[in-house]
Amino acid sequence: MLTRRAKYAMRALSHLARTPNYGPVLIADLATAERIPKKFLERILLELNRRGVLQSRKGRGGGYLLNRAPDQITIAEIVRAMDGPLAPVPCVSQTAYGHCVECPDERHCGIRAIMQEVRDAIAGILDKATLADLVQAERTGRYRHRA
Amino acid sequence: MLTRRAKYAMRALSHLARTPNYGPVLIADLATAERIPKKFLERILLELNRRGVLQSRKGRGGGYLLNRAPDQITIAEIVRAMDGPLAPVPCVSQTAYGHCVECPDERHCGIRAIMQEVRDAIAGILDKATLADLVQAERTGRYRHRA
DNA sequence: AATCAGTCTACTATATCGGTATAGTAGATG
DNA sequence: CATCTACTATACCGATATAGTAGACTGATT
Repeated sequence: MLTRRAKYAMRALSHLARTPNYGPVLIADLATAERIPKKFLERILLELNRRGVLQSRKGRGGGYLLNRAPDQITIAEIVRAMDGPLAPVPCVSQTAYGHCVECPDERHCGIRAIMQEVRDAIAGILDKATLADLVQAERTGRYRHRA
Repeated sequence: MLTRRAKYAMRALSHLARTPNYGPVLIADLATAERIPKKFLERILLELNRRGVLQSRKGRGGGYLLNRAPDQITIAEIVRAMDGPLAPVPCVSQTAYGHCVECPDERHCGIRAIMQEVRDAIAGILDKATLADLVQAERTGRYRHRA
């Protein structure tokens, strides 16, 4: 399940993508417009800044703005930044590989074999879907993944 | 991410699937063989029993056994029983539909539109993969999903 | 310097996860 | 029918994650 963090992040980024010049927009304005607790949103934006998704400007006339065009920001990147790896088990994660403590032999693990397919399916969709697609989907209510 | 509960459940069920007549096997023996804490495993098996995946026999010579053939038990069913719905957001779940509290309008939610694709992809794989496939994958180290 | 606006640290409440303890109930067998 | 055996049920516990709050600090304008 996606956390609220990830959903808030997507809504805030979508807001910026719909803003002229992609910002800058004040944290407070973003929080009000998207109904996100301000201090919570602060932390979310800070992390997206660190990851190079956003940039910030301090002082009067400042705020947050997109650091890249919406079609250059993937949904996968946002979800990974907020909720961690997409993979259902660490041993099939591309971005955060790790062993399962309880696994006696990774090469003969049926769970791993099946979950590898699941990871590939999820990543296949979310690495292709961009912030631009998200904004488009908000308008149409639809999104169709193309292999 | 899958919880340990779900992985333990799959290992225990796989063990039963590999046992003559699919059981009965004592909780204690399952726990030892699959290196699962016994009391924790009890709770897992109890839930699988309630869901009709397993049946139990009390008294001497009793234990747990599969209630259906391994190819009639899907991985999706196991994961849902242990970790809840497969969908990344409740508003696209088939088995546990619910609104997102923060969502102002479900019909124009881009997150929902994209996550619908993700849910379908996950369910597409895990509703087709069975306990029999899991056992097979343990032997070969491979599993290939067929659309 | 005053002010504005993002940054950082610390703290809280609640829930979930992984696991344990204790008590109880149902069935098989001598 | 007593009594094992073995599953069932409830309550509890510590660690971690989630969601959110408070306040001080740093940097940029004007």
